[in-house]
Amino acid sequence: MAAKKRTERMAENRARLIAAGRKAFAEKGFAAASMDDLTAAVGLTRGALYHNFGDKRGLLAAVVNQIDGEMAAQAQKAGAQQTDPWDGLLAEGVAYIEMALNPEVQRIVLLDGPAVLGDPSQWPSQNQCLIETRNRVAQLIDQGVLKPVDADAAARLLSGAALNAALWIAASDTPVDVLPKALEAFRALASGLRVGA
Amino acid sequence: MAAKKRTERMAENRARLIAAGRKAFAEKGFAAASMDDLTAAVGLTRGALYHNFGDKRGLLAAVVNQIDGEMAAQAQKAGAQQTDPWDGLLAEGVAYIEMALNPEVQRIVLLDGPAVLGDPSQWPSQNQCLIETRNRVAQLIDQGVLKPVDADAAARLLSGAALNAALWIAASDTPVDVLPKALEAFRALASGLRVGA
DNA sequence: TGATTTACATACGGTATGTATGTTAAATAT
DNA sequence: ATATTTAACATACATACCGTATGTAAATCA
Repeated sequence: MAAKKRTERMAENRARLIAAGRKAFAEKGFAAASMDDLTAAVGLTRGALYHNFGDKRGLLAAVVNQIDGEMAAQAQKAGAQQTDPWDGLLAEGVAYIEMALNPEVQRIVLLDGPAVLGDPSQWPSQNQCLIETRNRVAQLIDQGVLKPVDADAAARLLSGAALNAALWIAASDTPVDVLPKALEAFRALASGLRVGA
Repeated sequence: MAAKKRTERMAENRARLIAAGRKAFAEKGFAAASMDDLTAAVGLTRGALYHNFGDKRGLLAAVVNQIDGEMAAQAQKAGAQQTDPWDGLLAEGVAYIEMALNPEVQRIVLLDGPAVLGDPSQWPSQNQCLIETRNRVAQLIDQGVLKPVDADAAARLLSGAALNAALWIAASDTPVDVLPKALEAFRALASGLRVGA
């Protein structure tokens, strides 16, 4: 299996760089993160980075993609635990809010991500969180639970509200205090999508 | 009136720098905007800039503050044109969405602003748009039009949804096409805040 | 085993920010 | 009115970082 040695090492280095990027971007922010420091931290140089990711933005895209995938999986899991489809959608939204309280998610995915990579809906790795909620919304519309609004629009507004709520909570002086308020407001807002509202 | 000459000139230069910053940040983005070019464009040097604003972020804060004020005024105007208070809130939200379609607003206030200055709720110039909607929401709650949710939370979620909708619209291939869909979804969402929903 | 690819390191150029120092015009005091 | 001081702004400098161009050694292939 000597054929694997080369690609294996490369995959390992890629993973290490992404992990290092994740840490550096989270701690210092994209702009202040030094690629020299970042690569040296895992025993490499910028040469490896530019070979693997093209440029600094390329590394951020890879990092964002990884976190985004984890978030989508977590949200799906939260939604799937509910038997009622409507509760599933709510659970997903709440899950997003809670995940977005993580400083790593905030800094990388919510703040630097959009600023550097542009709107999430056109990220190289089509934003998985948005796709996830969009599908769930579409399903609920088909089932007649939600008003027949545009699924993309509804998903975008829902996740926008959820993620902004998280930013607000995290910036607050007393996060524990405002979280329930945000959740209450989120549930109220979301209920506006239901039929007969 | 000689007493005014000094401060007058300074105020003029400040205004010119803010205008230049507004243009440069909108066209190139915060990171790519060169302070040398920016100041030279109005016949000054970086010396003037660092004296007036401290650093690059300081200039961005001033620019954001200016645009934010204009947006809040515009939103208030839109809301005041409605006689029904509920319609006023909706009109404000719609106004935000439409204003956020402006590339200058998008790049500076929605993308670079949060990434560089942090969450809007703690900007040096307390985000005037948020204050505006918060007050209107509180008023509607007092009048019994809205459910008694936390006014700050509701305002934050509403504006978050609106601004995200705008980002989504602008990134779309056919903005004219998706704008009505976004507005419809926004109205549906917002209706979730009304009593008896 | 020799040739070639390639993953990564090294070296370099260009540019930007922030600071420290200088300068000049206005404001104040005598 | 003149001298003195203040401060707004310019100039000069030090530092740091990104991206590229080139080099190298190890792994693959013939």
